[in-house]
Amino acid sequence: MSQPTMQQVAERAGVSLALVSLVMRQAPNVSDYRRQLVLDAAEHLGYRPNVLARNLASRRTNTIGVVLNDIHNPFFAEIIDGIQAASDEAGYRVLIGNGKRSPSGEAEMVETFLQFRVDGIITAGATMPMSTIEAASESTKMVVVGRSSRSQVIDSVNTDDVTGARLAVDYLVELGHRRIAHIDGGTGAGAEARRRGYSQAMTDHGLSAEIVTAGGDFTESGGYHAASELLNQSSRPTAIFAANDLSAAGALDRIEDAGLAVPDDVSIVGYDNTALAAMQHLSLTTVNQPRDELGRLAVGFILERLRDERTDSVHHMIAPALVKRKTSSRLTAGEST
Amino acid sequence: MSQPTMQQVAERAGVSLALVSLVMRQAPNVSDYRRQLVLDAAEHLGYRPNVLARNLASRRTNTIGVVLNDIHNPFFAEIIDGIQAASDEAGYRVLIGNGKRSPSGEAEMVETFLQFRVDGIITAGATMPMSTIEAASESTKMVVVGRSSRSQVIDSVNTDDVTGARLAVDYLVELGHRRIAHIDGGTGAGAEARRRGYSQAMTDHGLSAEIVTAGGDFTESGGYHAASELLNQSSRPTAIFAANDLSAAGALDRIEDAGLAVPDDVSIVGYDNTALAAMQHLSLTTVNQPRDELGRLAVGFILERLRDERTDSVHHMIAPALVKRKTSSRLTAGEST
DNA sequence: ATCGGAAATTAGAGCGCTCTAATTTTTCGC
DNA sequence: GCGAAAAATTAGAGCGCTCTAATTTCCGAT
Repeated sequence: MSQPTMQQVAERAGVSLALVSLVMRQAPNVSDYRRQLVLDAAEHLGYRPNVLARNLASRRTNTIGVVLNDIHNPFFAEIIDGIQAASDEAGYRVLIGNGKRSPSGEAEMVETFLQFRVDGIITAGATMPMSTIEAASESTKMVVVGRSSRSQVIDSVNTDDVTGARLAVDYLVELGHRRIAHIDGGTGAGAEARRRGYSQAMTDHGLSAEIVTAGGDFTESGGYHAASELLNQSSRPTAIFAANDLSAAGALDRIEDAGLAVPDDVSIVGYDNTALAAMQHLSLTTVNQPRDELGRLAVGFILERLRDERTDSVHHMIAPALVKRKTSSRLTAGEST
Repeated sequence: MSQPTMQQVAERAGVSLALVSLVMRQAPNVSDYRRQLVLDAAEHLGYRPNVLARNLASRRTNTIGVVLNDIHNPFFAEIIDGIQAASDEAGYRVLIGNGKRSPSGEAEMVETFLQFRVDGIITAGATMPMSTIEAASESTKMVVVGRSSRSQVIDSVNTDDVTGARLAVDYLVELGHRRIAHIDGGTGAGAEARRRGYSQAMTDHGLSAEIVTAGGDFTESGGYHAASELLNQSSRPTAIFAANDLSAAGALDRIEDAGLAVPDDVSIVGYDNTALAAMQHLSLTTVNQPRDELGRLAVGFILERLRDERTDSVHHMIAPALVKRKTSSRLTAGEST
């Protein structure tokens, strides 16, 4: 298992160690003749640079770590695409860590990446304390995606969740609904803002008496149980706004289990517009978050900092948009009973 | 951004560099007194071990890299859970790389992990050439998950896809279907075996004349288009066996778009039993692959090799099982027209 | 030929840690 | 209280690479 080293390549090529290093780093000012000599020797020996040594010596890793709150949530997984595309262009490699939906799991991944001395870390949907993230920013460039932040030191990219939630409620009200319940995301990223947007919009429409929130956790089963709770109430809601697509899907399951129809008996609106929501079979009305853009922007912020182009923090907020599909419909007379 | 080093911790604690190293490695034979001195100094300085330096010096990384063919495919993402659980127990950290559904994307991630000198690499659903994997095994421990292999050097863990496909076909035949089409997984991992199982089972049931395969690629849109193809045939199938859940979901969408009902007009069976299939709204009949076990076994094989407990390759095959849900039903008279 | 500056190459000192061997301190039986 | 063995600590040589500074080679101009 022992690997050839630069030293061996140098000997075989009959040049100095330093020259091999220059060739490997694609440095200019190396004659074509020797460059070829080195490349041939490397090829012959099956030489592969040791990034541990390289990074140690150069104090750069050319790597961006991404900590996903939950690898099973398509929303987070889809952010990866934008991150990867932007990183590829900039010549950075991407390593992914799974936070297993727990603050400690996320913090452990951050710690792992810090120990690896990655050049930057993007956290997607982080639930760990902001203080953990700020502490990490002493050692590397941190960007928070999908969670609002007004930190003085950390950059963030996210959609305006308060507005997003309002869009959902406004639309349901427009369809005639009044008993609109919310399945929230508990302590999940963005959950607080969406809860707030829901309440504000309800209040603005004079429906503050109808505000009902059931506790979810951004998972399908969480949505299922929250829906149970809502259905057991004396006056069940005619519409449910769920804090994300996964819990909306769970709620949908529960409602169908109860023998009710969606959207005829209950309308459902989700959040994120993941591939799941777009599946025609589900066809979930939802609030779009431009995931690709979120990912790209996050990488951009890290690159800016790495190039010392900026030192003060930036908080980029993208406007969300409602995507109307088939789980929502106009309230009919029969429903209000 | 410069970080404290062991040297600084040693100075502050008034001990040698070597002693700090011993403490950080939780070595025995360090007095409680000095251990505490070191820990206090480290804490005070905010010291964090540099794994690059550590790994370089120790020639071990305590890290397992996982290359996923596609991070968006829930099947692969779900394998991560088992991998992570087993790795945690063994004290290994897990880093994830996304192959972006392309052989070259996968190969790049393998290369990245090799450059990081990870102790082992698990590839899930790999589509890159076996030769690439075998080449990598010269440098680290490789395990292939979800793809059959009879390599003399690489360990593999997967379910018996031929049998799995037969289960699906047998069941559909049992329900009275004869025109059973297959949406395959193209060049995807396991696709070939499932295609073969399908053909064999059809032939065994005397239905070789009914064999129809539409080209898919393990994605939802692939399934959608393949279903289009099948529906346009003169005699459309009464049942479709898709090579994975994602393409089954796509096929379902297409069938419903065509105004047909599932399972009344067309039965559908998927493969993998991902969380997607389990969603009650979809409730897809499918073939279960025990993902958690696949992941755990893969880690176990790497550990065995790392401990030099075994040198010859092992190919572990798990029996799949049919999970009956709501997308499949008995053929009714009307359907065969 | 000869010289100067640009281009190409190399020497050598780290990067922050591990690990073996050597050294120092502690412990304990008598 | 002494000596030997055990326990604790340390010195120092790498791990495989980068990077600055120094050296050597190359070339065209004179």
